[in-house]
Amino acid sequence: MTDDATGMLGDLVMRVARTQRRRWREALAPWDLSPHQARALRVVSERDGVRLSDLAQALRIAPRSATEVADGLQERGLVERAADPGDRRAVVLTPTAAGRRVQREVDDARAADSHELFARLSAQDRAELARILRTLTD
Amino acid sequence: MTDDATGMLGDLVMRVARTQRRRWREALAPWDLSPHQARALRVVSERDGVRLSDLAQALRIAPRSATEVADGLQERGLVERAADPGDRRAVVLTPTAAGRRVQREVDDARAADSHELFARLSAQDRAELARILRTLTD
DNA sequence: CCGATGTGCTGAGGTTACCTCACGGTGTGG
DNA sequence: CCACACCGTGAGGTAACCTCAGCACATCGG
Repeated sequence: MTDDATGMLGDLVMRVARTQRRRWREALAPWDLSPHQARALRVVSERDGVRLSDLAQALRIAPRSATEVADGLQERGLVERAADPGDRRAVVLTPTAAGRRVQREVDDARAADSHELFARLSAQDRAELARILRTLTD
Repeated sequence: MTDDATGMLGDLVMRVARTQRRRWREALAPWDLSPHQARALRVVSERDGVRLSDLAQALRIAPRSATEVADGLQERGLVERAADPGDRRAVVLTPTAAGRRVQREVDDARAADSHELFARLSAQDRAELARILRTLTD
């Protein structure tokens, strides 16, 4: 049937992903942010003002847990809570100046790290890899 | 510099990996095994008799945590603890008959799932993907 | 305008999966 | 034979999730 050893592919993908996660985590260490916190900071910076419930959805965690992620970022002075003027039940998170700066730095570090990881591939292989992976995630 | 959008590659890999992890978790649900437990069962079945410290190393967790993984598998009747005849400090884990059976079933389910995921790729693309990923994990 | 019902966030408290530390039983080199 | 290293595990801690209850606010039918 599968003399092409399809099963290996799953392992290979997971292995590369694990390597990347580890490197990413190391690159993230200087800022002492958990993966979720970094992702949340990214979302908050991108959309510039996010309701807590939307953050929960973006992070695929329960609303209650989004509160804790927000707590962490707020303690570090990276985001601010404010009442949504349109709905006073809601809380919107906005990045502080420090938050924006950190987000930019983390993004740069991540890009540099990713670049370094994939640098061992030829430009052609990178294009091939992107094409193939894209057909898996349509 | 990177007009090939190298940064996208990292995201794509993570996305495929996440899809796979989710599917895998779903496929694993009927047996109610955590990812670590499934991996541990695999290691124990493959090497047929593993010391707890070796299991910890294989799973990249602290020895104390390997004890807990082993507890879980033992409660489910999938592995047995026995004193290592060669070193009475050590405990070796061996799969029970049920453990072997479950391991085979899980492995089959995983293979089927992986096959299904990568079926949308041509045989040539699968080979290309494997080749490219391998150069990333030398 | 007002009550019934629904929604957004968070305090309280639980679970899970990891960790470190200390200890008793066991091997081992000088 | 003894100091020392090493194995697994009890005790206890932490981080990141969860559910449930409650308060503040919104919305909608009458």
